[in-house]
Amino acid sequence: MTIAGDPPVQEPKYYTVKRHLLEFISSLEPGSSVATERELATELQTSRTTVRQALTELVEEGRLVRRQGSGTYVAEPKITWPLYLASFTEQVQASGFEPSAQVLDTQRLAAGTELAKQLGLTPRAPVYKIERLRFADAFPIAVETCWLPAERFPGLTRQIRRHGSLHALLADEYGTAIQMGEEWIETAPATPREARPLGVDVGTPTLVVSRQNFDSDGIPVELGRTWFRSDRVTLVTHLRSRRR
Amino acid sequence: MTIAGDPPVQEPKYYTVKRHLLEFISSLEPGSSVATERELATELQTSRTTVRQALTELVEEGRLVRRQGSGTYVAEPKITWPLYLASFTEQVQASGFEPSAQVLDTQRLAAGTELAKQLGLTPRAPVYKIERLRFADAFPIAVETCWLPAERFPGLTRQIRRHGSLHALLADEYGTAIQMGEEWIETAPATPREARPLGVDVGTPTLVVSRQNFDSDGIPVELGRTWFRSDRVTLVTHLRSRRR
DNA sequence: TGGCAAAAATGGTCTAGACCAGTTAGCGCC
DNA sequence: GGCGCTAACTGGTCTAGACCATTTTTGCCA
Repeated sequence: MTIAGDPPVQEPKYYTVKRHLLEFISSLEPGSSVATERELATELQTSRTTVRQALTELVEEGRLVRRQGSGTYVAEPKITWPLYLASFTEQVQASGFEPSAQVLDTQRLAAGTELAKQLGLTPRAPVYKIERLRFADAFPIAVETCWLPAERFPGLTRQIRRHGSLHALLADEYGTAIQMGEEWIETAPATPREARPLGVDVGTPTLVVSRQNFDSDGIPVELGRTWFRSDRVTLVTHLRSRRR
Repeated sequence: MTIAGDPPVQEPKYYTVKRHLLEFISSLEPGSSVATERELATELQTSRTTVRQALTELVEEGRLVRRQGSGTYVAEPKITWPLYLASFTEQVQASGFEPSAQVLDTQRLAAGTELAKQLGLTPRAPVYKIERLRFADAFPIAVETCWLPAERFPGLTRQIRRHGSLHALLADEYGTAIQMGEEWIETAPATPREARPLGVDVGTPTLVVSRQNFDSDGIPVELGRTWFRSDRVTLVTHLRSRRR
């Protein structure tokens, strides 16, 4: 079998298949369909499982997307996501896309030990939990959960359904400006909870940004956790030396 | 088969296996060994491939590590990696670990179109390319490549082998303080080039931080790209509102 | 010509091996 | 007791299906 030039000695076959595919799809437009798994297995004289492993890596790398029953397609390019303290709405606008959000679920529940610690509350204190799906140009790019103290923001879960921007809502309706924050960045494979609304495979790597935001008095007012499609979003941060 | 309580209706079997394992390993110490794939397949009355899929996801999630020929083990907890403009050395020290680095390769080559554009050079201008493996407490956590203008930093590839910190070296020997930077954050599965020195599986998701650093005159002096083990490192950033 | 149902095609899940590559343990010998 | 070699055990790769779930296409009928 000759694929993508002679393979290096001892290269796994699935990796050879992957290189072959990468070379092929790099000249295709996003949205183009790729040969089916069974076709590739026949063409490349290998098993469907081996082809699937190569495809799975390309999906994880953000190069391909798969849709069950439909086919495999070349993926769309990524959105650059700046890490600075602005609302989702502002950030999507700054990227040149149209922001929107869909409230998936809201709850009022007791904080519990962990949330209480991070929000400066007692474990019995009530908090709002808000789950939203975030869009750029009607394309889902992130699933987000955030928690805020219920007593400080009464009626928040009703209001949020009418407002596009949480940060704007806190400022306008509750007189609370978010001034400082801290964010943690990790990767995690999408569970069904994120995969389904995002339209990605379970297990697809996501960029998970956890944040703790403070008001101008340094009081924590919001916890958040956002799962970004890592195939559609690149995080970017601007830095200045701390020496000065 | 009864695993981890009754599974939800229509849950894939590999996912049931995964939940079972998660429950089990959450009470184990890092470094503990987990039952072998073949044992799990027999215990859970499933195929080894199904067990492998569950394990693969837990590895990607940073919960487990596998070593060919040896076994599967509970993973060590992650290092928090602050995103601010400091050298690797400073950042590892700030996390309470002992930093060290191993130079893997150095080259002097023509910049080419892409590097030239980002470094403000002509494509023919020479640059140094330096590849290093970075350690925290003798544990490899990142593979790094950086490019710097050769004419501005003559002899850099010789000097870097004697210095632990590139940023300190630029400041002390070349009078260049890095004052500003921009970083992009993505995920990518590890290729053999990163996987091998990092001791992870090919395909394991990594956190890739690309950066462009500037001196106090705003001249780009360094490009860098660092592949972090996403199972060992969590990125963190401190934010301030841009409204003020 | 349009709508509906069924068939076909797609990716997803699962099974059961065989064989390869790396590591560890045990045994034998010095 | 230590060293070297071999066997056994581990994860890694590959094959070849079967069957499931979803989507698309095709054919038929009104």
